[in-house]
Amino acid sequence: MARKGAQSSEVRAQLVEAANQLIREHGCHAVTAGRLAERVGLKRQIVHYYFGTIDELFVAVLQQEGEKARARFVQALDADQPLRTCWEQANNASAHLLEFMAIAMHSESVKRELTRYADEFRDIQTEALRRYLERRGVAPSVPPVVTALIMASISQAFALEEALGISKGHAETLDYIEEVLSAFEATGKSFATAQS
Amino acid sequence: MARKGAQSSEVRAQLVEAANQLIREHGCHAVTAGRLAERVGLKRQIVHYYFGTIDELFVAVLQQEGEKARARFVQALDADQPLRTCWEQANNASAHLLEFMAIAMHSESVKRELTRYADEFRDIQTEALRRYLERRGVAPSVPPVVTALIMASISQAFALEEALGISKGHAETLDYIEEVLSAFEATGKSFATAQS
DNA sequence: GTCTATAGGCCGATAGAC
DNA sequence: GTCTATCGGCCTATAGAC
Repeated sequence: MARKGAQSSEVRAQLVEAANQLIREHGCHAVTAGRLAERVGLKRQIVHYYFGTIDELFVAVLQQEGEKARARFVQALDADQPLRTCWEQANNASAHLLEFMAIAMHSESVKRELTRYADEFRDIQTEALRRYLERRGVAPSVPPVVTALIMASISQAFALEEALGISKGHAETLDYIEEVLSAFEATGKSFATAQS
Repeated sequence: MARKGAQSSEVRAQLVEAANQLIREHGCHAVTAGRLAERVGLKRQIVHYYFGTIDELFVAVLQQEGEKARARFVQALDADQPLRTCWEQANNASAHLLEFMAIAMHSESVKRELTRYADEFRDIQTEALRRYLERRGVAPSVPPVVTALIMASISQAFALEEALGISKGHAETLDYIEEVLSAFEATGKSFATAQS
């Protein structure tokens, strides 16, 4: 069913924010018309006025949060240490992102949006790495997109494990990553530029 | 509420298997007493006889699948190529594991079981890597647990992205990983043993 | 061990009044 | 835009017969 409420409505924005908080606090299964309406002080039918289905609401939340995260990331990349920005990328998003992945696994519309967002993020990160290496005068032996994917993978997996209370090997790995980043910043050499 | 049905019951095993399939096919939210009972050909009250709550059932599924995965992994590690076994580790589990992570984020009992399972897996992998390096006569410059965590992180993130249809940079990364693994198998050198 | 019966509740969604 | 009213459905869980 098509969305009827205006994109610019205040209530619509409140519903998106309420959904966002519910996901954070209790997971996607807690997002129901009744609870959403309770948080905005209206009756639950209001949800169906602005969003035909709950799935449409999930997409709206993902669009809003994705755009916020994108803006934050782009701004952070302009600072001194793009490598560290990439490494710390996932720390804010892990639990939240997990919920959307779980939704996406069984919702085509959420999957489409999440994929678009992930591809865009990877492009931004890859381009930032490429420019950083260029500025440092380092010729990468590995395509920057590979470095971007690997850094994002480790960062996200790490954040996810922390959120779940898995900690075995984390301290050692943090030390190692710190060592690699410092070494690259000092010498321009690392696993991403030279092997042996 | 305490479980009442015997651990060894045939129906109990069928319920666990039914839950397992439902999670695979439609996600954890699809696991309801009604659908479970339908699959084992009984009435839905039977679920509450064997499992006080749905959460207990999730824990039982996780225990069973975790044990299966552990056995498979240990056996695979005994084969010729433990490095490749570690790298391919996550390919079977990704979507399934994601569901349990999402449950764990809001269920203490599932979180406890998942953490236990993750730690055990990491220990097995770390020990396998340690023995492999020893056998190869290579002194690691990085603690094996760090290598284990990094390989698992990349492997899992990769499998997860594939399941979600995210593919940007995957081909290039597969080539790179293949190169690193081959290089190590041939020369005993890689990012895990020497940097520059 | 499995059933019937039933409780008490929340769900998404729609029709139509105002 | 927001409401009342309502549909039909699914849920977990319990009590007690067999």
